[in-house]
Amino acid sequence: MRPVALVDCNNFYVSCERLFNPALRGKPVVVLSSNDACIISRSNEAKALGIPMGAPVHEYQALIQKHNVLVYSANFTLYGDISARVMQTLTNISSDIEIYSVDEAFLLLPDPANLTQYGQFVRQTVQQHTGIPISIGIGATKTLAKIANYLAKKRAEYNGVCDLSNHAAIDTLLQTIPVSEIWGIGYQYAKKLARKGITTAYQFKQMDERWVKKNMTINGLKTLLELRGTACIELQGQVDKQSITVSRLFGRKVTTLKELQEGVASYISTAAEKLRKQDSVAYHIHLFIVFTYPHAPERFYRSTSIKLPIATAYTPDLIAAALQSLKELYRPGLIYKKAGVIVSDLVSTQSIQMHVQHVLPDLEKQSMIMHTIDTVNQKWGKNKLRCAAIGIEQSWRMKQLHKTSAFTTNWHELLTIKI
DNA sequence: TCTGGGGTCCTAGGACCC
DNA sequence: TCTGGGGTCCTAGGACCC
Repeated sequence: MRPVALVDCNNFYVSCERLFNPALRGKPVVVLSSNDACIISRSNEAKALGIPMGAPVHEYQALIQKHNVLVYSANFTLYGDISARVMQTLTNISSDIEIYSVDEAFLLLPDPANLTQYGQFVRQTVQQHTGIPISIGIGATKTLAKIANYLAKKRAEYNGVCDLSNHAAIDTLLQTIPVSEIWGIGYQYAKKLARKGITTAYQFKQMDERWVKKNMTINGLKTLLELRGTACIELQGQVDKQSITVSRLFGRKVTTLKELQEGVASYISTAAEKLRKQDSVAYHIHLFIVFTYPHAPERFYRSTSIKLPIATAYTPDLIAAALQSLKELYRPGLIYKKAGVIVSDLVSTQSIQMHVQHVLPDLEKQSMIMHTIDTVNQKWGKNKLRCAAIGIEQSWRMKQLHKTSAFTTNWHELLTIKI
């Protein structure tokens, strides 16, 4: 069996911001979620100040000011582009790769004699080609590679690369790792395990398989076996998404149907664009809203489902269907906090074309229109061409007060260098 | 009101991940 | 006043059928 490496970008969003602003190096920096609500990425200096992951930023305002923490709004367009560059660099090194998330990838290694040395080579290559620092964990299974990565990040002596694939004293190491750090064991399972006195990865490794399967489903059992060195979770090639969600909090109180319609139309446009990007069409739209009553804090949730007669990724058709159903969801007098759409029951565009070509001679025309819009927007910026339904002013849009430019993806926002 | 066994399909909810 | 957004998978239970 070839060993698995998990490559993980360090403090990814902060590292992306630092690429274009070297003055941020060595300083405490955080990146906020959309709507500038929570802290979703922290530099090491910010971590050292005790700022936790996912914390609401307003709770840490005092600390942020006291220590001059630099605060940025999330710039997902930029991070997506940098991510693609990192992944391309890794793909050039090993074609056996699973891109697991925006900042992580699993790689099958060629089984060279010195894996640590090989890991250092990968690390230097990515640093040199993209400027992004990474850490690498190596193990016999994905779960063990994850643990190795945790150690590579946590303990300076590994210098960013930790190889557990042939480690003699692995059990001694596992005794030092909290059970909640195991990939696949979250808050609820950790709590359940603690009640049985299980707090370390080593203790979990010794557990009874039947109990684990019964109480933590088949996935828990896979985690257990992976921890023991038996690979149960295969490396996955690129797979199309089965559903696409677009949802946002509104930037201010929304009360009118018109504003709600603009929001939903806008989210549908984004979802449709993502559909077309993976060459899929959707049969199903799920629409949801989150609202409060005036003067009451509790949030309520309502949703509705729409089944389309013919799967499509044609924005105007999707918007029309969604707005029709939104009318049934809307009640005057409520305060709308958030709306979202989920498109699902996805199939490939080709499969649908074969079926309905005789019914819908316009299919090709629709596809050309969408392709043109996508091409223009990709080059000149999001929503340069758009459906009128999503509105012009969009004052309901959420706040992003500290956002940097789309340095690498928009001709209008290239980095300017003054000499 | 009580009464069987067995199967499929769908959905909601809960767990996890980043 | 202020608490993100986007995914996957599994299971229990209800509806329905024979």
